[in-house]
Amino acid sequence: MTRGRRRSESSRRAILDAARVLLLEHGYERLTIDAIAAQAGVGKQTIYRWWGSKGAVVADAALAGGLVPPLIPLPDTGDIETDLRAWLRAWTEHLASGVGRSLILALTAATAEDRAVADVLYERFTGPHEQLLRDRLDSACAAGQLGSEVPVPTIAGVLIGSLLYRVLSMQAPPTADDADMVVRLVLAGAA
Amino acid sequence: MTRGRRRSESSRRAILDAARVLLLEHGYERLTIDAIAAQAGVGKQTIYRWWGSKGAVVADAALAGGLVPPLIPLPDTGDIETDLRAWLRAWTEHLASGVGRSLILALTAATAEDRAVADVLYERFTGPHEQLLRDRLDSACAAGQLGSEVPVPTIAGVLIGSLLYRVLSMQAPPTADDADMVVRLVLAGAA
Amino acid sequence: MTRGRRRSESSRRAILDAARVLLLEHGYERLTIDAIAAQAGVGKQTIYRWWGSKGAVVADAALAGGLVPPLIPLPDTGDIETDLRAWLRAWTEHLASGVGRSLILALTAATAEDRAVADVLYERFTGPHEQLLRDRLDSACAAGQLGSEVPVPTIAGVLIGSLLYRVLSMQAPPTADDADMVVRLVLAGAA
Amino acid sequence: MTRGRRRSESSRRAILDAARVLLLEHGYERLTIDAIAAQAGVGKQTIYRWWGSKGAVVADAALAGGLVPPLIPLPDTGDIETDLRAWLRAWTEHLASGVGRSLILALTAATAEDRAVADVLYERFTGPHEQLLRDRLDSACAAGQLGSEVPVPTIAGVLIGSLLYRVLSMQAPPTADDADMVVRLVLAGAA
DNA sequence: TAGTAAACGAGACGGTACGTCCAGTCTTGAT
DNA sequence: ATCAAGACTGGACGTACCGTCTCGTTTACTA
Repeated sequence: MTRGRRRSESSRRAILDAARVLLLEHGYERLTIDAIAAQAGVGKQTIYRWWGSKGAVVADAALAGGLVPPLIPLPDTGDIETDLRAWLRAWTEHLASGVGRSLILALTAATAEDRAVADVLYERFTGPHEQLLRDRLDSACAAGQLGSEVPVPTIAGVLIGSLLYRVLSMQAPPTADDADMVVRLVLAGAA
Repeated sequence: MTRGRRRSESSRRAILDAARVLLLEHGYERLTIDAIAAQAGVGKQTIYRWWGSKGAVVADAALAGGLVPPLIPLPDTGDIETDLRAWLRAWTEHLASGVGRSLILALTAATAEDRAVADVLYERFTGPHEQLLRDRLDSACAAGQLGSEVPVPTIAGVLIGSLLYRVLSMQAPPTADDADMVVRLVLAGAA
Repeated sequence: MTRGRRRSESSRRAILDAARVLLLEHGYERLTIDAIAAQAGVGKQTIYRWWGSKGAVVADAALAGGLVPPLIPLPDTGDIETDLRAWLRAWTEHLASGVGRSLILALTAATAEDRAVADVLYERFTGPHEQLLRDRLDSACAAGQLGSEVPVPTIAGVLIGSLLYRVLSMQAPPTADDADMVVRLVLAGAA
Repeated sequence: MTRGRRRSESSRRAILDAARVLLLEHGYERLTIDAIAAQAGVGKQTIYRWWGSKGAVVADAALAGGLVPPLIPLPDTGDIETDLRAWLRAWTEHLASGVGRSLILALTAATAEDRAVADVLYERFTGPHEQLLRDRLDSACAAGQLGSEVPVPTIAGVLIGSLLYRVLSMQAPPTADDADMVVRLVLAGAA
């Protein structure tokens, strides 16, 4: 028996859409709640009622607002090296685009600034990707493609970390060759 | 033949010290120029005269203000695995402390928010650490400990990236065991 | 032949009571519809359905909500001076209390800010008091206690105005002596 | 030895001018600090730095901003009735204009809402006018035109109060005839 | 040993965005 | 049809900082 008006789904969408557009247009640090509210045609209070901070809105825009691509798939062809290579190459491609880069920079800024946001993002964004990797690596172990004592979490962390570092160091976006080399390096000793 | 009063060294120190203290206390996003000036007992104009932006002050405070530890040394005992392990363990220890973690989070936020700061920090902070790794890896190649076609830049990036990801994912600070496993993984196929 | 639910008398009373309590507690400018609704245990819409503005609620609370004391009686002993003195003294007593003062200040603020409220309040609050005075003065004329050409409306206005000025000037609440002096002054030349 | 930039006289004038213009244009309750700041081309903080409330700005605009006419003079022709009549007529004329009415309503609202503002206004606006009256009445006593035991403060209060009541009751602005009648009434018994 | 020019502390300035409060409206399920 | 509940848009609030701009003071080189 819930009384009173229900949360407006259209406002929710408008806010997340506005956050997405403005984030890609101006970057995280120049994103303001005022601008999101204006762009979305919404009262500021409606934003604060449901999110409470800029980082939280951005995190939700990334997760539910269509900003993050659907989980980049990690195929299971039976050959772990091929599959990881495909996954990592897809990521490098995404990060080479302005959109992908802006997104990761924004999420990183939000993570580094706000512990609560960091937790949400790990739970719903980074974590699932990491889990995807781990699952595929586990299945490769089970299939005998990797030694059974291979440190699966470490491998997953290393693969993600190398991507992250390339984006944050800002020198040059990672390339397909980089991706291949990382995969080869990581799998070389894990046979 | 400079006329007029010289730049005050004591003000410069006071500003960098204040920035360091406030950065570790409150984090990058809550750091303000007003607070730095007040804490340093300095006029705001003196900050803007020499630095021009919050990010620039933070970068300088990190680099020249005693915030960043002296380059963590990478010994050359002749055994590359031992040396990398020592280096990575020293880093994990530093990151396990509140100060080290806060520092990396602050610098990461600054990097993700401001391209100019990112460049300064890469050039004078991240870059030198990366170079240190590359040099040691090169010497290991020359000494025949690693294959001559080993992708040195990739290895360096992977080592740093794995540290970064552990800090940013916020799940748990990296441990000595993690460090050892990363080193073993990365060197396993590079013999 | 009214269809549907009837207006709730208990809500009406609760709203007027809440307005009265909050008005005296915090003054007119800090009175909010939200607070009235909460205090009355009533939806805001119920207030807007029947009153339409804050001023209207206040006016009604003053008039029908038990905020304004029942018309201070103006006796007719046959001696106009005695009667006016009694009336004016009763008013000064009322205004010397915190409640009376707060009330007049609140109604004055409402009057000065909102023309519509001013009209309602004059018609149903100030006006009747003024009329009471005029009627008594007229009867005194008829009884030969005052000259027949005495400016009755002016006398009434002067009596009320002197009270009002004392309250608004905020220097000190009017006293019984003041009241007596005003009456003597006003009647002195009206014999 | 005052250090730092001095208060900007031009901003002060601009704020008071803006307050005056907007007050007369829209009335007290619709006057906003935001609008004053925008109209004056000034930061809001500059207003809050020096005034702290809407009422205080309005009070100052009235007193120092050219809103209130210079003290309406009370001549001393030797005939107290003539002089009071002139003074009161000048006031009724001023109050019959939209500007005068708006002003008094605004100052009354400010007085009724904020005790601190009320005190400032009494001290610097109402008080001086009252004092003017008292001084003239005292000199009339000294000259033998009024009885020596005449209640001067009461007369002054009654004169001002009658004006105030006419404005606030909002029925009709006071006329010259009203003014004459009040003077005659008040002086009738004070010979 | 003046004179002068730059840097200094202080702090007010025009602005932008903040996060909160309230007005007045709209929507919901219950009475 | 009205009610209590409560989310909605809109707009002003008063605060915090931004980066700039005076001030009068201090410092150190130059004439």
